Amino acid sequence: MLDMAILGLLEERDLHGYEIRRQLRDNLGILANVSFGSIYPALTRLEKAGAVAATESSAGGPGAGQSAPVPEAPPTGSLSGELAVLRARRHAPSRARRGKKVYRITEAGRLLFTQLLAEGGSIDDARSFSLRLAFARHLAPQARLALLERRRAILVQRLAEADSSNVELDVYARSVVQHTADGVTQDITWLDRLIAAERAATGPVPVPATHEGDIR
Amino acid sequence: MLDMAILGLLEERDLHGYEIRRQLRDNLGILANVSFGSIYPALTRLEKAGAVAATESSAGGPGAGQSAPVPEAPPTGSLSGELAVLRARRHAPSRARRGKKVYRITEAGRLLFTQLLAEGGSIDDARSFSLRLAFARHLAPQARLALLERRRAILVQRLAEADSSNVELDVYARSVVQHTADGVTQDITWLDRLIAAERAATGPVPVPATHEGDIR
DNA sequence: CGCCGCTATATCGAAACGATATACTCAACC
DNA sequence: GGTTGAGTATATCGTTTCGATATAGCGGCG
Repeated sequence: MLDMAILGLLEERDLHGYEIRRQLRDNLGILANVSFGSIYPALTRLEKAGAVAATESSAGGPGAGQSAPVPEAPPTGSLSGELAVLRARRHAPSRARRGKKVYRITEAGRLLFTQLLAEGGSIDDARSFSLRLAFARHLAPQARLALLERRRAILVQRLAEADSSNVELDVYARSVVQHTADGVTQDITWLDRLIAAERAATGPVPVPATHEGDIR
Repeated sequence: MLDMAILGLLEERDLHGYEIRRQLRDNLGILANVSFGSIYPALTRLEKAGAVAATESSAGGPGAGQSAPVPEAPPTGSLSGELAVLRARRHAPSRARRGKKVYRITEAGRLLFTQLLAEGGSIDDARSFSLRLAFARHLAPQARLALLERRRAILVQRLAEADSSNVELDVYARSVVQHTADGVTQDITWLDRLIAAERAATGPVPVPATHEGDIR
């Protein structure tokens, strides 16, 4: 789950652990403030699996006049790339600090990423699903649609199971349960909007029905 | 986190692992379908800590297929009884159902429960908080209020940090982030309702202001 | 000058999960 | 009437994630 997110970030540019965490925090905000205790093991894991490759830049003493090993894709020439580098540097002075391990995604890693995005891992918890959706631009349109609908189905089922039996609970428990259910309902509405948008974009080909019996 | 929930259930009646899971699932529905891989270790943990006591009962009667696994078996303490149970388990060819381990909360457990409910554990993730709130009836009114306000403060802060920087993200990532933020906003609204209700119930004593400075 | 705060990597133990194994009971189906 | 499947029940395994903690260089602030 984290693996997928990391690979997703590395698809765009090379990064080291600390930066990965920051990107996750800054971009996805509330959704993903992942601890270092998850990131570094994940990177080791991925490296061992050959999905990423590390470039150790052991910027030794202050004498090491090396240009900053700040993540940069050398000869891009792309303006957006340049901007990205500058943005990344914003917080990071050009001094070489503690040896950074800059990670680069490999071919195997790209393959793994695609797999993880499409089939792998659970869609069950909101965290996993949202992370996955956040990288959905790397997915083929129909795979994207499938992802959304798979999630929708799960939520609908959960909701159905939930309100079938809401027995005697006190005020607090009931409130919690109700609020949670409301949240799920809104998630479904949200997914419906996304699905509609997706269908409109992909192609207005109305696949022959047989899609009833889910929400009440 | 699970410990608290288990103790909370055991406050009301003695239960065995399977039943604990069912109660959690049935009562709190979506919120808590906990895996056995969490429950049994948790029970062992609690037993080792002296918070619960197990009464091994090797079943018998098929009577009452319903819940309420009354601690029918006497609190033996008899060695021969223990051995009999073990022997029955080893060779146990015929009748006896798989032995149920019915758990009962101890005095120490009640103390621990109160502690966990009031101070212990994180309020950070929705799961933990909701579980805690679900058992809030066991809390003193002011502790309840404190819990709600603590959670509210966290969410408000999260939200503030979140929308300070929502830079260039593609449609999918943006949608996820936005939807998550919306969810948090609604959580806050929900908490506000609860807090208001709580204040109204506890005592309409309007403590002379000086309670500002939380939302921006 | 010392200390704080930021950058940066790493490791540890605990918690929770999902999968899997085991074992018994009961009802349904063919 | 015998197999099959679903439900009850406990337990363990490996994996992932978390939070806390350790280490360490560096810049700036008072």
